[in-house]
Amino acid sequence: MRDVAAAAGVSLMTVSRALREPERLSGETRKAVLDAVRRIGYVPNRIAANLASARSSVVGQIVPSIQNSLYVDTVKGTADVLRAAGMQLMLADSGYSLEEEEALIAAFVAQRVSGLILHNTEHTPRAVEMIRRSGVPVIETGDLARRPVDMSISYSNFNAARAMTLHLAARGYRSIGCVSLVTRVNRRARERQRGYLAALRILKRPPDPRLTMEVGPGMTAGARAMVDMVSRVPGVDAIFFAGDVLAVGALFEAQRRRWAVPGRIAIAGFDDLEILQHAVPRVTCLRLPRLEIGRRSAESLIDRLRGKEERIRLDLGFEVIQREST
Amino acid sequence: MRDVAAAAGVSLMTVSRALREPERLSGETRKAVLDAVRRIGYVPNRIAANLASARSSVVGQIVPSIQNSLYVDTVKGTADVLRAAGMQLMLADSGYSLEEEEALIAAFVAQRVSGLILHNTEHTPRAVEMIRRSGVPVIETGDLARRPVDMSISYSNFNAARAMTLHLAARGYRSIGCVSLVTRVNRRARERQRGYLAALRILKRPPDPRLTMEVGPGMTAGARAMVDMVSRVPGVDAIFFAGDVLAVGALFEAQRRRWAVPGRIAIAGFDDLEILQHAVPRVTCLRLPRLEIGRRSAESLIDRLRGKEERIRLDLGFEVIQREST
DNA sequence: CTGTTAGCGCCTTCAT
DNA sequence: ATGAAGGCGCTAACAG
Repeated sequence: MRDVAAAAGVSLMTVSRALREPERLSGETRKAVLDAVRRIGYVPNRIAANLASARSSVVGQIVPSIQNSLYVDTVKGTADVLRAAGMQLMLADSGYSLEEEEALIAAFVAQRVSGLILHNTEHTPRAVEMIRRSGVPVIETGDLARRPVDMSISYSNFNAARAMTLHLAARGYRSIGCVSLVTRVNRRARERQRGYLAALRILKRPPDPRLTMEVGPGMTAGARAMVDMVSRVPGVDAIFFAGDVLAVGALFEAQRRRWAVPGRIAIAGFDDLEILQHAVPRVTCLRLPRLEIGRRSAESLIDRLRGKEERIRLDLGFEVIQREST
Repeated sequence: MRDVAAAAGVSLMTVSRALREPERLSGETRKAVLDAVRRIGYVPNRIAANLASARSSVVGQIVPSIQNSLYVDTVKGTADVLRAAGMQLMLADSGYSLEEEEALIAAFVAQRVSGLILHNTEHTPRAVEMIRRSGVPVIETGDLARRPVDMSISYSNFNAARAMTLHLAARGYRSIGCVSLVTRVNRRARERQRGYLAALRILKRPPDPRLTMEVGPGMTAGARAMVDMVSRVPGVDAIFFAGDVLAVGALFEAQRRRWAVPGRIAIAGFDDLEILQHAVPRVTCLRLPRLEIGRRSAESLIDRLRGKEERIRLDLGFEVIQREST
């Protein structure tokens, strides 16, 4: 920057202003400075800018898994909004571990990110403590947190699962199973299972433990869960796969075994993955506002940075998409 | 940090050392400082550290699309390695635009990232100029660049496409089509198409323009391409979908139309997406070392930061996976 | 093993 | 509308 100032024959301050608030300078000075910038190929040092101004243009986002296409949509939403605002995204995945999440939060706070977007709604006490102390605004996106650390922008996993179960019942299915991810370590899975059970209560159907399964992630797990459940409860006529790509795995397995879907067994999924609307048959599922969650999260953080004090708790809802598989 | 120093009764430097090179301090001092750190809940300011040391612990990565599951694997690889090294990842997508990529490179350079990982192997002249001037190490990962800006870690799109085409020919297919993404703006697509055509030359088969298609991304595009090609060239017996999820879309369309795969038409894909090995039939494709590319890229950057001068150009190869669809 | 001195590159504040 | 001084929080380089 010194070189630019020298080349343009002005002070450092003028260069700084030409870059940040060009309208405050006279036309000539501005032009002279910006020309010099271009000529020299000067790239400002944001690190120094951040240090001096005690602000940063970086937002940190932590998702459970970078590879999972579900989270990617939310990341895309935040990335788009941040880029438009000239800000950067720092991304990391916690591998579904709270301890890992804590370490990442520490790293992000050390980097002085100006905001955090966390998919998880559970955190270690130390993580919460760090967030509190640092004062960075935080948005939790994975579930509509009952009592968020700071802000929450999401949909309700509980409501969504309940709605899908009721939808299946309304279409005439008598014995509906639910396959979710392991609920012990995953609150979202837990909420979905609770939603399913809540629907059964509304329907006055007694829950059957053989119809409530928990499995690991992946297509193979979904396939196996379906086969297991059908063999143990031959009367089951619909299965709600409440997570991941379980429904896809189950559908392929059904094709392989030539089980008619939905004739022999109906299949419903959770997220509206692209495959689900192209598969044969097209798969009924929930549509969740993942991209929008990302966008709104970034926007809310930016609002906060600009001084808005509002602490948002936003339910962006969901939609049941009825297709051929149920 | 001042508070910590005061609380522990030592100088700032000692606190700094206790955090960065604890082994150089005496046991008691170290303990006293670290206790104070914990008690106060001190989180070091990396921004200041970076400014002072003229180093940063952040690597920037730019992919064409965050949502595309292909790129995500590479991102995952870098994220894992960086995290293990206590570094952070800044991620952005260029939306397949060179201008956007240039803007992002400028932003990353301004953030003083200590390394860049670019998927693209084409860049605007100004982008290249900026990289050169800033001196940040760069790795290009999308294709084995003939003359990389700095380093290149990838596989050869040309070789991979040629190998698959030859593989199909070896399995007895007489009339092999190739569907790729639009080659004009996408060098990787171009290289794949060139590979396909090179294979035809080796096979001494004259290229048929009706068998070389270019389409947009997405399953629908793949489905439509297959139908088009088959209707225009009824004799086509195999189609190589050289990109994106085109093969998946085509497979579903074949199921829908009850075209036997591979009986009526054989289908081969490019990347080994999880779906391809679960679909019915399982789909022949190429396996590319995407995760490994990400890992090695991060590792090479870290090596460079530690003073290694070597400029790597690494071909991580590929594999043809023969399955039921061909 | 620990402390002192200087400065990283920019922004804030105040002056002109 | 522009400039000068001071400092953001930390670390490099040296000294003790």
